[in-house]
Amino acid sequence: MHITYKGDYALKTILALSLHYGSGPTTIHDLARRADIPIKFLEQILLDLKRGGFVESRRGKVGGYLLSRPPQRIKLGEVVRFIDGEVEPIACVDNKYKGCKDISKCVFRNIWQDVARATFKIVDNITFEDLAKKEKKLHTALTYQI
Amino acid sequence: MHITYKGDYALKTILALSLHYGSGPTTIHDLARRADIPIKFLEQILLDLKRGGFVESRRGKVGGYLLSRPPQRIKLGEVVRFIDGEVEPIACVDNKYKGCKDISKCVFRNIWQDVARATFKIVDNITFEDLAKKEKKLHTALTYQI
DNA sequence: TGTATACTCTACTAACATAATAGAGATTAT
DNA sequence: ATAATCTCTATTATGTTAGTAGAGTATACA
Repeated sequence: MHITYKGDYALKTILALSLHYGSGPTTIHDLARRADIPIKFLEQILLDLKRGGFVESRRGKVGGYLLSRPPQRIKLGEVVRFIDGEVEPIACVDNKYKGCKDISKCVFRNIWQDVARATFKIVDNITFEDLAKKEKKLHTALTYQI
Repeated sequence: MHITYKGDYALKTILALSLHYGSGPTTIHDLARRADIPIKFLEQILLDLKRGGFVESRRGKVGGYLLSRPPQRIKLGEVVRFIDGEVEPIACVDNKYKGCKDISKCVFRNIWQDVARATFKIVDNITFEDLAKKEKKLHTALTYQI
């Protein structure tokens, strides 16, 4: 798994929309400013996220973006896979993979599968509701500290 | 973590040399044929592995490559990091990282650190001696099966 | 001392991915 | 009407990957 800038931006955007879930659309301008993302790059990312079924958009004056599902139904792993591709450290882990002559007796493949499983266990068990809660808690903790 | 072809080839080569440890050098021709690696590409990889202190070489007629340390002292993670770079899914996990404005209150960073720790636990606890043993076992099991 | 066999080193390249930027167009509330 | 907003396609600079090419150096041994 490698998280690119695009992936990082996508996740931060979905988190921002999760925190705002239920209170109307958020503009791209707002999203870009809050997570420090180049606006024209974010445009493309949001179009991708729309195609992936993660967000919806409203055009015109009071337009913006919103989640197309509640945060508890969006898993971290889903977004990562959609934007940055497979989570496995190497393609041969996939059962459909044909491209290595003796895949059945490869000691490395078993290890990469272990790594993949450990990663799945993390990213496929965290929803954006969980993340939003953590974010709120972290924010109030920091505010209190000041 | 992403294992490239180069990394995959490097690991397979170190494993082959581990299986041969203690019985003189193995030629690049042999290593390339056994793991199905383009020989000119493997040349470069072996030079890298030399610079990394993993292998030594002997030139001339009875030349070839050998491990510069016993297999039980070479960990999987060492080779992966040397050839394919850091194992973390994103650079911000590193404590030295400066490049994100509010890194201290980032919910994602904590998760990427969890992923990194889970990966370390696997790749930093496996030596090439372990791998060689598994390889031998797997091979005899398959031979027996036939 | 010649030569076959091996490793060494630098340069080059095609294809692809990443991280944007540019600019014209379509929609909608007021 | 028009300002604010999203939409879509094209382009680009930079870097990475997975090699290929070719000339050079060292060594065992007859």
